[in-house]
Amino acid sequence: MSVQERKQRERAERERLIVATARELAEQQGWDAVTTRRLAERIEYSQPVLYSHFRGKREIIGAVALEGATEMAAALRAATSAEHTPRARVTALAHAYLDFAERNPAVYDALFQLDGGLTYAQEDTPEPLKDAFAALLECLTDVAGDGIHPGLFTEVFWASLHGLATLTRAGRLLPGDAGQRVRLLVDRLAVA
Amino acid sequence: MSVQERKQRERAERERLIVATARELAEQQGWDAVTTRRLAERIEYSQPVLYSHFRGKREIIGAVALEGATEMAAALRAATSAEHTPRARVTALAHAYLDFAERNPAVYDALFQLDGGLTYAQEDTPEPLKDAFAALLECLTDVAGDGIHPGLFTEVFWASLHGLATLTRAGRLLPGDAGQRVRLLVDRLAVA
DNA sequence: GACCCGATCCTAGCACCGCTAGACAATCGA
DNA sequence: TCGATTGTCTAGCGGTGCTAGGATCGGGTC
Repeated sequence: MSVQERKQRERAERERLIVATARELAEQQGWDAVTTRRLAERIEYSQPVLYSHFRGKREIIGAVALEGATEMAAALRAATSAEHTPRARVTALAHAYLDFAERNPAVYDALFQLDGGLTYAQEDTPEPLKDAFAALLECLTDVAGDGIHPGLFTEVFWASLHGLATLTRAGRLLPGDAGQRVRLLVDRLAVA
Repeated sequence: MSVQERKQRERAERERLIVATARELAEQQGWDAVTTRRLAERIEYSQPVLYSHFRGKREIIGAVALEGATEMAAALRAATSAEHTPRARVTALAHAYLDFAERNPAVYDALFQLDGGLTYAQEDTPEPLKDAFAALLECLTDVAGDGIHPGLFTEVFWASLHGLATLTRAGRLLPGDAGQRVRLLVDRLAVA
């Protein structure tokens, strides 16, 4: 059975290579540049090999999104754990979120802008996505305020961050005042 | 000169037809379905005719966006003008904004998600875009709060609405609690 | 060691995309 | 009436995501 195991291992390794390469290419040149031909060339296999791992380009985007969700959750938790007051934690969370979006635009797009074939806010939502939302929830529950459902508050806060992230990156908002916008948002939304 | 005038008129008319058809097709079947071939077929001209009006598909998207911006500004002003307190105006504004996004998803995408080749937040930003932002600003200035720049406040409020609109439509938020989310947002962000 | 057979991979091609060159027809001014 | 200009179309380029079908390789069996 050792041969089969080796093959399985190699196959899994190649799958990771595909996802990593797609992500790298997307970060370098944008998702438009991630074509099945280019991707196949970079991993040094022919196009159809991609389709033996994923149903199509959409699923590859989805795989990058899941990888990104795990990283984002970790980044958010790391940023908030260093702070000692609820208010400071929320500020750190907001900055960490926007930083992640700015530093990993392609991953952020895969998560929240593109169609990766993933389901959100459902029971069958993949675990990494649920966990990323949980990372937000953990921090934001403390400042939701009395009588406000933490989930609802988290959704609103998250939507605001998402709006800032996407509008800034799309050139709809000038990046200069980002700090002021975060401060205003946290000041108003978070209950002390 | 009458002949030339007639031709100019017909040409302008055809341009309107292109934009209207693109918009209609996008609303019916999504922007992916708006291909130059299909668009040409619908207006009953050949493909190259499109390129005598617009540089390319991107400019067509931009034209739809500008048309949409004008409509959105009008819709926001209409909604807010019926209310008599600042707080009620802001609530009406938020609902009108999200309604517009929900009822005209393709136009909303052209405005804020897709690349229509337009510049935002600059001096050479097209007038309709500036005016749409102005419509938000007019209403939100009253609730920005002391010492807060109305423009900054408007950006943050707008980003929050944009986040809610896009995440909801992309399936990232369930549409059920939309009303509660708006109330929470207005309650916290708007200073009475 | 030779053979079979299944898994694996690639070549070639499909229909479609945005966009454009060049041929052709219609129309205008002289 | 004729030449020039304008307008439109046909045909085609290089690209896209995706797939059918043949070649090749390697493990398991005799």
